[in-house]
Amino acid sequence: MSYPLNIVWFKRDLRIVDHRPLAWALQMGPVLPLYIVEPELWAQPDVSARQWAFAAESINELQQALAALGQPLCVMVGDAVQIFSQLHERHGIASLWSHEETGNGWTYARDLAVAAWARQASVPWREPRQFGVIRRLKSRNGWAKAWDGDMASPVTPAPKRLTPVEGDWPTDIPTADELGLAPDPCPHRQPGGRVAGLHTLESFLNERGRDYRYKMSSPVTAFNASSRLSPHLTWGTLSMREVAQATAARVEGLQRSKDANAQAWRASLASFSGRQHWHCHFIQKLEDEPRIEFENLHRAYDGLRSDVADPHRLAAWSEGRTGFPFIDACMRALNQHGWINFRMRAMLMSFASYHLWLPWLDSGLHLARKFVDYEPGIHWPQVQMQSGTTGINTMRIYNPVKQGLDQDPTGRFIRSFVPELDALPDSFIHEPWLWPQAQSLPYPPPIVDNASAAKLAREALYAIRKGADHRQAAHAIVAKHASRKAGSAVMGRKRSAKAKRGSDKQLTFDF
DNA sequence: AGTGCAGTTGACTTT
DNA sequence: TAAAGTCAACTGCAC
Repeated sequence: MSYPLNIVWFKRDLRIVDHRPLAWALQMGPVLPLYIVEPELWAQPDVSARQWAFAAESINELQQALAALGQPLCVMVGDAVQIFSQLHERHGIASLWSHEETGNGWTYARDLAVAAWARQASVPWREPRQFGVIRRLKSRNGWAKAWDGDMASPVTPAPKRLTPVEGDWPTDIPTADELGLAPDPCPHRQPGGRVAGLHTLESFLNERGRDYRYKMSSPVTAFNASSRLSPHLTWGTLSMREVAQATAARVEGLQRSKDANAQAWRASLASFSGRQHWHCHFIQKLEDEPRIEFENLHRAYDGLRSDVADPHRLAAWSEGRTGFPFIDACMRALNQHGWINFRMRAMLMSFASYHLWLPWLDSGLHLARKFVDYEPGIHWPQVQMQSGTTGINTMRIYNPVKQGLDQDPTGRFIRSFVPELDALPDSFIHEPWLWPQAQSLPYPPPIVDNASAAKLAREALYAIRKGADHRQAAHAIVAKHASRKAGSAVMGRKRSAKAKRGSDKQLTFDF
């Protein structure tokens, strides 16, 4: 006869260090660590085989780490409620533990179903917080301080050993193929697993990160100079707390040095630390308002774009053949690496939403699938921001030619991803259509006219912005979501011209 | 050496 | 994380 189980349900927190559910569950008695592969989740339109590949590598490594402690990770395939319910019938579940998750609409609904099941089965389900994201947040006031406190709290050490749980627990991790995922080649994907994550953290903080601040904007330099920790934070092979504390420790070590290098390091790590706050700041938005995965944040923009994407434009954009070299190079880089720097993500989204006038849901889903680090809580607020549908941000219509000139002046990045332009002289690399012999290139003409497409978009957005009831709803959105860093003056107290500029900048940054 | 002027730069505003 | 437009200050240069 078996005994009641304390189950630690691993989700996107594939590690044993700084894992409070695991540590706390162990105080109850022997623990069964469990990962549930949910075929229905992996059939959703925002997930992909490249993400599963990263997750599977991480799950595999987690399994070995747990096995070394005495109880390997149990891997079950199916519906979470059904699996818990069966385990409960056969063994009895004494307690269920997992990290609080702000995922997509599907995982939100699943968590509600698990919570309902647990309640009726009288199984206590505890969900410690994993990020600085606060469930049932009442007000954004004091949010940043709470984040600082949470991230400064002690990192929970990995358990020393696990008591083996009697029984024959499945351990096989299905392949993408077995899960029915569409083929999704990503030759330069970052490897999953905590060991890779720790190496990435180490090399960023000690070798690659010095010029982070200056090099993160350009795809020429960002692949190396960015932290590249995003997939590890998404899948939880590293915890945000560990990253925040490792960054703080490195800054501490640089403190007394007057070396010019130390100065550059400090500036870059301060910038990096700011981005760690952002991560949770954005996830908090989706936590507070899950509908923004599906609907315009500001409803005055409903109906602005057709709900149905032009298939020709969507395909050209997502496959990197719009005829705009810098856009196409960035999209191809993303498709091959599963990652691109933040600014280029914004440009790609802006181009789809403004120049191509595609509905953000379709283009957003493509990007979601291509990001190995897809984090719904960051992604969808960003998608809406770059599409102009939040109602509280200034329009940011990126000029793909200007961005190319700014970020890739020599065309080196373009050439490495768009070999069709090999015969094109350097002076035309950003605007091949101006080259007299452009027709001889195996490369399409621009899919839209750059200037006129941007102008049309700007006018359409502006028409809505100055509509009668736009302002009131925008005010409510600011109250709910915007950062408080600029102070309470955001809500309308009189301010000096300087303070006003400052707070507006903060708002456009943070929506 | 001062003046006028085209072109440039930068801060700020508008879309 | 934008870009274009406006305006004033500034610069280089011809006379």
